[in-house]
Amino acid sequence: MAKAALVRNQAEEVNALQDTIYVIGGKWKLPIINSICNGNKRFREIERSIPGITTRMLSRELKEMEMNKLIKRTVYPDSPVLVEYESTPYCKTFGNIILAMIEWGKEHKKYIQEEA
Amino acid sequence: MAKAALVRNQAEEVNALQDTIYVIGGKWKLPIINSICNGNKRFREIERSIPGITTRMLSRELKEMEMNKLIKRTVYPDSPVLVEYESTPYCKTFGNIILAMIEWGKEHKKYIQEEA
DNA sequence: GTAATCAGTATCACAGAGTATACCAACTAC
DNA sequence: GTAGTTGGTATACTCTGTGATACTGATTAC
Repeated sequence: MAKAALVRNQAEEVNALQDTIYVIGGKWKLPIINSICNGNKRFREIERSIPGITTRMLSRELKEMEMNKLIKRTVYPDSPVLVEYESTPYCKTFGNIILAMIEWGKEHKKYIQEEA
Repeated sequence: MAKAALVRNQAEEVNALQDTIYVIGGKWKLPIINSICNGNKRFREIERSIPGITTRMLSRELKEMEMNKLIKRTVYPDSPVLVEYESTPYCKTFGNIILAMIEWGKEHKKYIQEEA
């Protein structure tokens, strides 16, 4: 009985974990979300805020994330066209994950430096 | 001044985030860590607990994670050889990330179901 | 007139992540 | 004797995520 419940929860949790990995997997989605949530709105601004990303990857990921309703893209067709990206409320639900990962990365760096 | 501090923190955080993604990136590492932390010790046991994984991927990831001191592999050379995997304390530092991701996955499922 | 910025797109190319399938030797259970 | 388990390895293949480079047309700045 207790065992059955345990097994069942495990299966449910693996699935939830795999779903999450599916949605935010890859090298760039979380850094992009983080950047936009930090207030970066313009394409080049976001690009500059993420070390190593190329315009191509940023463009592709933004498109995909817009389709998945994670971000909103607004075009202001004034004389020089202006484009702005914003995070949606849904996007902000990744906050805890991102915070946990930033925390881990900082601790990891300390750990590595202590070892060396 | 305030702006400089803000920018600097942002850069530091992106780096931490990217470091973390580098370490636990890919489709399988977190599910494997989660499985072992949940008490699964034997190869086939871990394999069965993760939907979709192949023996090859599990074997490769376990080897890599053993090299990175994330897990410990112990062989008991009794009549049928017995192998056990354990998580190291270092491995357990991913706990918060995994929990946050499981949480997100569950909420996401609700969200999807409500929409449909 | 030259350079730079903006928001991207177009092509090409590659490594390696991931899949599929079969196989091994030793052992247990029926 | 046959099927199943255990802990993997071998081989072959796909595919896509990612990178590198170049380019666009409009605008602004020197």
